[in-house]
Amino acid sequence: MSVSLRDVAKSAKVSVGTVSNVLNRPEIVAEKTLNRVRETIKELGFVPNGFARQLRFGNSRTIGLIVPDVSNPFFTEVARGVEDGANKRDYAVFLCNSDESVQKEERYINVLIEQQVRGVLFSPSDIKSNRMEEMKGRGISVTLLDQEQKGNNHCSVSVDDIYGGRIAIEYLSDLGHHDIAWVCGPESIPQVAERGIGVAKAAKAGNVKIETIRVPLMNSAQGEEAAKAILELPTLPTAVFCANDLLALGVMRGLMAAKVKVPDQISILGYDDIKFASSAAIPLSSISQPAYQIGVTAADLLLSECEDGESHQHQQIKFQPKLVERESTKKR
Amino acid sequence: MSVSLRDVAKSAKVSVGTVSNVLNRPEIVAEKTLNRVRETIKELGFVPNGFARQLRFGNSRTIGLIVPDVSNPFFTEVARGVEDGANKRDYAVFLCNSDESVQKEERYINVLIEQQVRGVLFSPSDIKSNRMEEMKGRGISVTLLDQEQKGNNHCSVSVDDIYGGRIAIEYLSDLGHHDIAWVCGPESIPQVAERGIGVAKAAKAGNVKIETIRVPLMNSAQGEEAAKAILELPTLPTAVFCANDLLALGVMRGLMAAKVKVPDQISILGYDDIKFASSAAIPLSSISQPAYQIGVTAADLLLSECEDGESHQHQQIKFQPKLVERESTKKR
DNA sequence: GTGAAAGCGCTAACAG
DNA sequence: CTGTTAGCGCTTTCAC
Repeated sequence: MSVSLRDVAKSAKVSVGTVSNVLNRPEIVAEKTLNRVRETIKELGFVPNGFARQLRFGNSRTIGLIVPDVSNPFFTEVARGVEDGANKRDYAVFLCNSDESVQKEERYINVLIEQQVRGVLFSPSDIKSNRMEEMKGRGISVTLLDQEQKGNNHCSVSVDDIYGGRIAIEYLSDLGHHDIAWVCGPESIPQVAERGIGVAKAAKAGNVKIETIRVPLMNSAQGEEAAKAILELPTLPTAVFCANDLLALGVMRGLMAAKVKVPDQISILGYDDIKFASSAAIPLSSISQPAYQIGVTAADLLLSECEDGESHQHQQIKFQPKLVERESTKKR
Repeated sequence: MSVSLRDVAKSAKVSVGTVSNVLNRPEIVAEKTLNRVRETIKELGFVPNGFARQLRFGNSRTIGLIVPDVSNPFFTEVARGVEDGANKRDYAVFLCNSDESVQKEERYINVLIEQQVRGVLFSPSDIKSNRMEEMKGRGISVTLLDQEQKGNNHCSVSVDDIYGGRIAIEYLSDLGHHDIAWVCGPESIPQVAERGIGVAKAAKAGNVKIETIRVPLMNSAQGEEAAKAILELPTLPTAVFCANDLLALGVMRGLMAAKVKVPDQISILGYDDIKFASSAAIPLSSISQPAYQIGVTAADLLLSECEDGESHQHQQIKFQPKLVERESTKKR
């Protein structure tokens, strides 16, 4: 089936050791032999068997990426960044969608351990680091994605979600909104919880009334559901802040379907600033996160941890989100 | 570092063979031993080393997915489908973004061969099957993604792009548009070329004048560029058909920035029907492709080829795109 | 500068 | 039913 190092050796009339040397320390083999062996390698189309190599080395050139859902635009961009960062260093990446299910996460972690990945970029749906410690114990580096690590056991690359929630409410409040609906997902998602903290903080400071609407999933269908809930509120809020753009887009659709004027009657503010925020029916104001950059940075950090070994210092990198003002928000 | 089968054996006071049997053929080992061994496995947190296993078996439980760019929404959905399809059968997937660069493709193919993937889902930027034949020669199944395979060497899952191009122009022509700009990417991309064939065919049949605007990349920035080109045309077309939604969104933005009324002055029709087409500034009419379904189907097909071996019959599955009418297109 | 051989962790064939 | 062992393809001493 596949041509092995031994085949090359036989064909080039050298020993396997020499062929291996040609591959890994070409400088120590005689020029003549080198060329001859390289010739035969090309001829036979030999590609080393990664398993065997990695079995020997004890580690691979692969990493795992566990995200809730790549088709969530924020994570799409993150994934793209991760892939670029990994590729630059010649690593391949396993894509894992957890769908925010702890069970799927568990399964994937097992798969990744089996595949002996060098490290994993992990955006856990739930905070429970036992599996992370386990991976670490197995020599697999873990860096947290989009979530800060308390303690200092791992690297993390995240966005300051508390700050994000805060500036959102401050902005709306400055615009004159003092009755705001906060549409968010399950509190078990740390980012959501933190944005919520920021929201609460700013609300308190700014004397803003917050109506919390919690939905189980953060997609646009759930946003439409949230819109219904908003319309049934005893008093209609003058602004809606959503935990992500998908929700916001759904809310917008739902509100507009009910003939509510956006932003005249209700302002809508999203979070993530996905590519399409600007091409929404009403271009969506949003809190922007540097998703691609987060991905690249995370991959970089993870791989330098993998390669530095002991000397590595864990880092907590935190990006600052910022407001992007478009047409879905308006002064009251 | 890592606990091996041998450690388990020693700890449970059985031989390595027995532990292996517990893992792979539990039915042949005595209940008592079984339980004891399983206990120790859990205790020690043993996870088999995939490399060793795969080295032995000669094949892995991984597949590769090579797409131009996951952050292209069509491929995002495809990727999600692939991942689900693979996961269902307990396969892990390597994500590879080629950026439509043959060179990057080549590199990735090498990586995937080294990782001994079982199969690859490939959306080549350029039609050149030598690498595909090579992979096949190495026992790696290849199924083409979003591109039909002539001959019958591989499976393929694609969309009938000629048909898609045709119905687009027929639709616009029925709406009364006889002067249409066709905004497309490089002809080296087969899907683009085929949509173009459909366009030309329908144009000829329907007596429609087509102005082709070719851009190097199919993203929305290039769409804005295309909009400029359209505005400089000696006579302004009454409709624009774009090779994908990203381009269409860009064109829309560019046209609207120049105060052109969409759809009153110019109708815009996209291709792909991405999630956000409906939340564009003017909800975008588009030719819809079942991207997620394509991904799932492709993974399924690939993996059944991998697992059936000789008895496998190559299949060419072709999905039919369909028109989704929204507000960016209008009767003349 | 090159070859021979041990061994990475696992499975499967064969003895017991 | 369980233990022993060869060998998957590769790297890496250690002799030559």
